[in-house]
Amino acid sequence: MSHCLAVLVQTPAHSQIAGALSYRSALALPAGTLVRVPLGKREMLGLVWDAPDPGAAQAPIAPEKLRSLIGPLEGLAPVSPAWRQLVTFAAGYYQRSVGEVALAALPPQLRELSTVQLARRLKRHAKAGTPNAANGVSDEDPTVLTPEQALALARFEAESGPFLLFGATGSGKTEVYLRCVQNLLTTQPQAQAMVMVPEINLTPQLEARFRSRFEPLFGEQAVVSLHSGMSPAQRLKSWLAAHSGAARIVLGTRMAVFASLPQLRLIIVDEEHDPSYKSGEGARYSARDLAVYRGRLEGAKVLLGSATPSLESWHHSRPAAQGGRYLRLEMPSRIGLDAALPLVRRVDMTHQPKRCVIAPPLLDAIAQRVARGEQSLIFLNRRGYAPVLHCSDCDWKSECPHCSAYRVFHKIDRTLRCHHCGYTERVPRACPACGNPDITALGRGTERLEEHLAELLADVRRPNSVSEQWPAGEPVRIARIDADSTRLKGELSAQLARVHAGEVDVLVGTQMIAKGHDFRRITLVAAINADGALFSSDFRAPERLFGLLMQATGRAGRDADISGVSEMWLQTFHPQHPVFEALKRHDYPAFAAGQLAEREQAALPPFSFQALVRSEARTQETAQGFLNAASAAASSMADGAALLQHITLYPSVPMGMQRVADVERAQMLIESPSRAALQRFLSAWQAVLHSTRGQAEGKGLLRWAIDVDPLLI
DNA sequence: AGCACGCCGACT
DNA sequence: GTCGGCGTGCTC
Repeated sequence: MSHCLAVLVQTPAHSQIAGALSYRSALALPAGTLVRVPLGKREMLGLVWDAPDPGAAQAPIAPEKLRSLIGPLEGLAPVSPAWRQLVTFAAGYYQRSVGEVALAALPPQLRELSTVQLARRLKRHAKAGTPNAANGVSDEDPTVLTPEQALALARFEAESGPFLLFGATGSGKTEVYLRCVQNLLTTQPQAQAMVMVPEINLTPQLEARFRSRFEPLFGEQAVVSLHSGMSPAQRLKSWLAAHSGAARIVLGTRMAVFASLPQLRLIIVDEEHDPSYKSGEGARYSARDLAVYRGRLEGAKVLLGSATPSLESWHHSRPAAQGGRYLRLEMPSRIGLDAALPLVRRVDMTHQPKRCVIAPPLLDAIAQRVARGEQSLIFLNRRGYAPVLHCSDCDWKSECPHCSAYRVFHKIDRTLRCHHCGYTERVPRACPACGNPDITALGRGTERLEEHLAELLADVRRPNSVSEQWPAGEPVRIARIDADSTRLKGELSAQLARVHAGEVDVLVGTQMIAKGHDFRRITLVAAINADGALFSSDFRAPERLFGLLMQATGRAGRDADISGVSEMWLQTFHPQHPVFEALKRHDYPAFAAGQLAEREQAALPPFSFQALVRSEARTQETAQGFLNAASAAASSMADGAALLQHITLYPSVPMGMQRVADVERAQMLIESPSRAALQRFLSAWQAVLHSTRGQAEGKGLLRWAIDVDPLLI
């Protein structure tokens, strides 16, 4: 007697194989079993899936055409029904095939490992798996909770959530996370918890804290990490530990939301507003949104935490009487800083000398900090020396030949580099168009700012010098941290160590230094060009700007003894802008209320739902033509009128970055007041997109993809 | 995506 | 006469 099993394999997005394939098997393997199957000439990893509805109108494969599956991966329990439901939901919601989502959610090494290799791995794993180190005593001495922390924790324990922990920077959110996990794991001996962070490389301290708190209590295997920076072997090891139930805590980035955790009871999403939770390729899922969905599926509590929540989550956490679905837990106070938030000072650039980069009052304040032996942090969100080179004779500019962007001048190695495709050339000695030797750098990046600051602060001396060469003190020390200065592995931590050791007076950098690093001795943070996002066409730009600046003010003076004098400086041409008014008062709720009112007025998320179709082709006409053809064909779908009833299809437009690496890109926005209507439309429209690709309009098309709930429009 | 089959230019 | 270019097409 042989059985016919539905099996998922990793099917590429455009392969037409949307569902499971059928295989013959001697064994009646349960759904969730990992198997090896033949596909064409290859042998692949497959996942036994729930048999399709017998009533479904899918043409059955003739029994004699069925191939036999090779066999199950021995020693691995099937993935749980809840995990399969999560994958099914994610595939449907983000418009990808179930096979693609399911197989991408498994560790890559599981796909490559032979049955023999896997058996060996499992054996080693079982040997090490006995929880031995648990001595019941934690290395860490948990501090006494503040009343705010205690209250938040009590409400967390009493209610079912989902929760939004709205806690100021320094209010002790991490301690609340630790207590939530600890309470769960000690009361339920099998339970597992998942903690997600935006970028694990920026928060090794969180991992260290979880390990030192929980490894002594629950054993050395209790805490495992899961993120893309790990080696394939490490990832497989962590995945197996989570899947077997041996790991009690899984700490990871967005990919961890798909980890197999048979006893998942708690999901924590730290910095829930962070855009890194949204995946940018493959299935473009939001790990934060999936975490909330998964919590409901598994009966696990979900705790989202942030000092500047996403407006979506903030809106969801409005009072239940107004329709809120999340429970808001508030911790407004900073621990040990006796309420002294940094003073926010706005410099009105309309009253400063023309074309000045750093306003005299700000320069003065920085110089004073240097003289006092304190540190300053200067933000500029533009790396390189100058964003563009220009010839004043013939108006030549350093355009990238492959992208619709300028190549950035990097003085350090005298190159012109495209930040989009990477195309790099030596800086020409003279204008390539007219031969004029006098080409000038326009604008400023971090390299040039660093150089400029060194000139401006040349006469300032550090205090307490014992050097004979500098009897009045040593010259100022300036350091720069951006993607260029930290390219080499370990370079970032080395630079941060120099800052912490006090070897640096002024630190220049891009937003990468705003995330997660504690600079306890910094008493001045300045944003050189704070206006960047105010009048952007991206409606989420103010939200990101506010979050970034709030985070930056949180960096300043986290040491109690100096917090009284710490300041946040903003250079702006619009000092009265509501974003800055709210920032001055450290008033996120006021900012959010203003933004939400604007969004409601304009029917933007979270008051409407969006999807974006992007297309790529050799020519812009092809890219847009494909989208327009698919858009026009939408009304002729079966049920087209009904499906389109609450849908707005906008005309296709070139993307903001129209051309990257010689590929033209276009996009089309789809909007609906109803999430369900948008879903129904997209599911039906998939087939139209597929068939349009095969027709004349789709000739020459390279790729297309749907992005549901896009962050960048 | 892989990996076929399949039909036209420069080489032993 | 072959080796090999990458243009369509399929994988239970």
